[in-house]
Amino acid sequence: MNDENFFEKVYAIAREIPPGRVTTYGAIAEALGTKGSARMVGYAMNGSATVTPPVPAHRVVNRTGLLTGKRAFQGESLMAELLRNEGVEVINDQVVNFRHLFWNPLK
DNA sequence: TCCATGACTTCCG
DNA sequence: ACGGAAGCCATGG
Repeated sequence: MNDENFFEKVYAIAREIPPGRVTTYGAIAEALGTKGSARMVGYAMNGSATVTPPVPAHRVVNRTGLLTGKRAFQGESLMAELLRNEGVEVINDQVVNFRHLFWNPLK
């Protein structure tokens, strides 16, 4: 059981994301060793809201820096607001300078 | 065991 | 450059 559950791994990395930084599902999936399971990363994040300790899922976006998971949050713009609160500028659900704010879990 | 779904990613037109 | 379709992996029914 729980031998490094896939979800647990995703949560662990997501919690390691420093504030003011963002990462992509593919990067996390690659860090897990399953680069092809980028979709699973998002799938796991879907349950992150019910997991403890809470996971900063708002720091996780797709490879384009688009807030694809914003709909999973309570507010439609809550995810963008959370990122802005950390100093990340978000426009039209798109992270500005995403490439510069990108944080690599492998690093 | 097989089919269907999904906070993604990449390729083709 | 933009839009649509296919591919991959893990979970649930």
